[in-house]
Amino acid sequence: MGQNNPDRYFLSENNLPFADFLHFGLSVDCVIFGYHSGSLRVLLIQRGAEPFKDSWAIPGDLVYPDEDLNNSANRILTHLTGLKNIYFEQFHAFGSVDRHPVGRVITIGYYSLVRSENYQPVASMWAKNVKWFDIEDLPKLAFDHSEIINKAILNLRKKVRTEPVGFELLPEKFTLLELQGVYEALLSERFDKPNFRKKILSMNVITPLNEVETNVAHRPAKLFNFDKKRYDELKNNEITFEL
Amino acid sequence: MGQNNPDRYFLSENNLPFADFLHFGLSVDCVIFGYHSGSLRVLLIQRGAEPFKDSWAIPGDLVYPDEDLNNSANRILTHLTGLKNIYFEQFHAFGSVDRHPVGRVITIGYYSLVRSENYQPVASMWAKNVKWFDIEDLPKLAFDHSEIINKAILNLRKKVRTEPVGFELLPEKFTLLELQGVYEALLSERFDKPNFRKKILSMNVITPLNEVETNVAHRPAKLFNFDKKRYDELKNNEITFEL
DNA sequence: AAACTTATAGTACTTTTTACTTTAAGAAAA
DNA sequence: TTTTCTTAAAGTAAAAAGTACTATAAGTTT
Repeated sequence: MGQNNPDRYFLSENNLPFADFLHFGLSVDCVIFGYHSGSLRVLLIQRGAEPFKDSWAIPGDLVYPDEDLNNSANRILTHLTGLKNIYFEQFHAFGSVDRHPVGRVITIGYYSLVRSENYQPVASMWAKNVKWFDIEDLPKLAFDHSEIINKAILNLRKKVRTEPVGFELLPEKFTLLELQGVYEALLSERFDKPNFRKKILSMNVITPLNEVETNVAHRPAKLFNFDKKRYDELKNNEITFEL
Repeated sequence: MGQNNPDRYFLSENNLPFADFLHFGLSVDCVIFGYHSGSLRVLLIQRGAEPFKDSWAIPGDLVYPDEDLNNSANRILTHLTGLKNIYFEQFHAFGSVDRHPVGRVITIGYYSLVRSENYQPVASMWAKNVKWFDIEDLPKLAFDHSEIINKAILNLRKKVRTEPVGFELLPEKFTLLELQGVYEALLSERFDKPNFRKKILSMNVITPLNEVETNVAHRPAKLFNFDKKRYDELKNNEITFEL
């Protein structure tokens, strides 16, 4: 396999037609995170075909020959959820030699954050079943998808400390306690309520609305929304989301 | 191209032989960082063959069909520098449709940190020239390599705040002022000397040696080394490298 | 031996964090 | 209508951490 001749594949030396090197498959897989009543969930599909027929897996697909990676991720997300402009982020490439039983397929891992109350994902031809799973209670997964999810969680937990991604999991209008719940789920850490409020408000990136929550059996909390414009103005003055 | 039929490539539906999907090239490119007297540098090669013959580029190669991504990065680094066990990290996959003039080639970007005083990289058949460049003063680069370097720098700057990667750029034994220099170069920020010392020492991850620097025209500073064992013990108690 | 340079220790002040207590506001039950 | 309950929201005091310095020590060079 050329291991004894380390230069064999160097672009500058080989004399083979370039097409001889185009022997890899390429796919994109998306770890879709949602938040519901205190816990973090991922959206899984049950595969309708071999390999790993009937196994649970994260949604993904082969990349089109004329499609950029981000477009591919976007296509998969829209196709599965019906939602456009979902927040997503590439986080790692997985390319073990034996990760795919049928050939050498590299997959680019993306994670995505959705407001899970917005829609109900539906099964389709290529996914006989679609379901939310709590991240603490995942089934056995196809391919190396468990590894992919674990890496996605680690990446998300780092990201959440430096960028305001937590808001992507909440509806437009939210209470401070809901926001606290999201951060507690993301970081699996409890916060003191008055201090959380103080800290978040001091960042000046959420604005209070003239509305309160309804249908609650106690004093209703004020609703807020995330002020992206204000965030963009402030982010150079070293805003961080360390809580 | 199947754009009107979004399911065309879904693994579960197509009836084509799987080999028909294996039409991508795969490479690994390494952004090698070094530190020298106050500034951060990257190691570039001058290409000896088309495409982009004579252009400066970051070192990289096609991945072997039977080689994992990390092994590929390691091979490239060892081949170029002669050093083993260099620190490296995968940071992003680049897969624009037109990023490679000869075909659809996805590249996995790695960055690496080396103690640059340890060796002198040498030119070879596939690289007619090898040279360190200050990151503030880079030449025009082949392919999308400028974009790759920029992304690598952003990633490294984030990494350095949560993990003790700064030590990878220094020799085994170093003074506190040298360490401060590395962090100042990495974060492009100046620190107060007494406070930097206080902060680093309070982390308990460097140990003082019974040695001082030599050949300096003033009071010699004490030498320290990084205590990886101690770091591993402490890192669960939320150590961060915010300076 | 004096002058100079840099290491290292120390200190006083400010800001932030942490762990609480108190008060307010609405809903539901009596 | 009044009482009780629950949670929102504001306030406070002590501790910790960060900041901006000053002072002293330990070597080299002249």
